[in-house]
Amino acid sequence: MNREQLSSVYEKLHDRYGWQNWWPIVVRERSVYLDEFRARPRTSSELLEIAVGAVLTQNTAWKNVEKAVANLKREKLLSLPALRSVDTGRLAEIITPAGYFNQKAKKLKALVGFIDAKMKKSLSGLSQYPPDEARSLLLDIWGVGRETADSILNYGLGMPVFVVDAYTRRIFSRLGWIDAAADYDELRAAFEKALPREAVHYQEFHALIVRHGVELCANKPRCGDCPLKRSCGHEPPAKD
DNA sequence: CGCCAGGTTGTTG
DNA sequence: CAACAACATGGC
Repeated sequence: MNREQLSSVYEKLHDRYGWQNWWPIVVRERSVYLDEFRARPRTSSELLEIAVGAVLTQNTAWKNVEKAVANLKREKLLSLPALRSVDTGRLAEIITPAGYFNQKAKKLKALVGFIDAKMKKSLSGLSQYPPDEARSLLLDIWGVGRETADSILNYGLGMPVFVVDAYTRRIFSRLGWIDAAADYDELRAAFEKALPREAVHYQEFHALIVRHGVELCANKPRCGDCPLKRSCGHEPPAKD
């Protein structure tokens, strides 16, 4: 899987689906100096919302996460002080639509505990560390695994960390470029090596991968309309 | 109605 | 260390 191959997939997906601008609160501004978009730094509360969303979306449809986040906002619970003081049982009720609500309520509490203990005021404190150190701090939080940590680093903190997920494994193993069972960090390294080291590209590429995995390269793929079919070794289903 | 979502942790052989 | 179970709602 080399740089040209990957860039070509990125371009084709982008041509098909356009800018994803994942996480609505991730605002992009035109750089005055460069002819490309750059992500501006997030505020502390935006960062918290991204981290909360990253936990809530674990193995869960984003639609359900949106409901849970809307509930949190309606109940004025999407802030550090509010999450700190809310009862775990009540938190679980509020986030019910996201599924695994007991687990996730505990995870959100663990996240807040980490911020209080290690970050003083906000996750923004992580930006003073290099990505690998920030990552290892996040991974010590109960309920934060590799994909969740990387989502926070990339989408929240704008770090050049590529997020690997189930769609990434499915799409690129169907292309025949990776082993679907490969280790997470191995895959992450491969993608980071083959892509321009720009956080915003990592953000868009990952979002495009998810979009493609949902719409076409699904469990039951619709290969007929796929923008990648020319380079894909995957056998299309009989009835397409 | 059955399948599966923008995974992680805990347990077991 | 790999395999497997547990965690759970809601959209299509």
